[in-house]
Amino acid sequence: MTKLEWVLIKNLKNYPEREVEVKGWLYNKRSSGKIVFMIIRDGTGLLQCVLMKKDRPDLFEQAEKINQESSVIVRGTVREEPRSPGGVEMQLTDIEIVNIADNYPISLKEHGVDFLADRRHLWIRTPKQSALLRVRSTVEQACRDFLHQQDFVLADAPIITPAACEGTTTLFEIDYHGEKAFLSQSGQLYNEAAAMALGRIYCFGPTFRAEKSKTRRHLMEFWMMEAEAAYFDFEDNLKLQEGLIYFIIRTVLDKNKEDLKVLNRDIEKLEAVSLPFPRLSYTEAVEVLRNKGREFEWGNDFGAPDETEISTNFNSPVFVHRYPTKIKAFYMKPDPSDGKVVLGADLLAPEGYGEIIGGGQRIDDLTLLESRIREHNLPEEAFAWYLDLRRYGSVPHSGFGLGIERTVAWLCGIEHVRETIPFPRTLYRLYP
RNA sequence: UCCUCGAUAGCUCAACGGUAGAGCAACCGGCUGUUAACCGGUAGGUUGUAGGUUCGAAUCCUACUCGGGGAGCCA
Repeated sequence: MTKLEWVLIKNLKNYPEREVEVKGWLYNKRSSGKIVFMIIRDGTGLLQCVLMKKDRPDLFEQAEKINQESSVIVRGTVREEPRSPGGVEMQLTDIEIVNIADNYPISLKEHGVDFLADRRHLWIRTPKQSALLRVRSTVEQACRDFLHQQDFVLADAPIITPAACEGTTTLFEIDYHGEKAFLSQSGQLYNEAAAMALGRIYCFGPTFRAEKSKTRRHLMEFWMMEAEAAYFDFEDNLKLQEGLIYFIIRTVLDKNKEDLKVLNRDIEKLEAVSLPFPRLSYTEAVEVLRNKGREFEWGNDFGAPDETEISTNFNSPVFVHRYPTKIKAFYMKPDPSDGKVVLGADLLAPEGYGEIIGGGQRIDDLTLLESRIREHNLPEEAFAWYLDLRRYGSVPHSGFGLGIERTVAWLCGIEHVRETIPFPRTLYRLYP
């Protein structure tokens, strides 16, 4: 017997009337005594296989034994079939059982989040979860492709850090051979050093926040793509950000059409996003809130409901820029035309998905940065190396951080960020 | 840390002070084009834990445990 070509399910439409091989797992089976339908998944899609008892009684008997999530290699002829989900169907000529599964815990019926979260290692096999993870993969790759096109260099930041970068948030503490250390909450300060070396750089990795946040927008461990560019001013920075987000959307629309369909995503909402993105100063955003009848004092930070209120006025993500100095990080550069605000901007996703980017221009003046570190009561020794960047050829520079999970949640139109990462770390849940 | 909701069969839920039940999954049987297939049958329970009220508690009360959603903080 000649060896058949191994074809991925997503490519089967290119093999009409050909006999090929598919390697995967049984997703579902329907049988009526004389005919059996086996739905096979291989990570790229679902394939319906059909077998008549009268054609191959031996194979039919074997098919009866195969249960949900058993691993199988199937061989047969591919043909177009409108009644089959996916449009193509395989007429079976051979079944090779790799492993018969034990009784599989996740049925095709509904389950609660608690049950599924405890079985995340199996939950990711379902069509919706697989679709989310494929979109995530596209988003991450699109980030890299876009930045490399713009001559950015990947410079990974450390995950173990000696001190709290920004001094504000709660960090996970670890024992570093007897010394106190922390899991990184941001690669930004290291990015600034790398940008002074390589010009335009980015890092891409996990970041950690130990705050007891328990909402659909928070994880204890999440992924950020943080870019930093020497000689980029505030305006250059915003242009880069909107270009990146737009590129990500177009790439996902191009590469993940089937996944977005599985996720039931309203694609028109994504297609409506256009350049340039709208911009609102913090002060204008406060006015928007007040005009909607909300009480809001200038100088306070926006809460999640405020962000939703602001972003629902637009089809595209919206930049909110020039926040009051005291509610932003110590390294933010003051606006030369208004000392009360800084050249920082957050990008708010539409449909209430909240902040997906935070960024801005950094302070490049040594004296000012020193006084800001003192004002924020930060340990000066820990920032000595950071101050060096202003001592040896300081230049204007800007950067930002993109939250991957929130971006994927928005693009896929799902409720909770925990489903956009293979193995989420949430408050009170460390397993699996 | 605070507010709020929840925990009953493997799963999703019902029973709301009076003998714990259904659908799905499992197991047995039937069915020639199924779409979370369908039809018949079998088996499956110390109602999260501890205490209290009551003739009687899954149901009412208290505490605890575990979890969901939200606030703050942030991406």
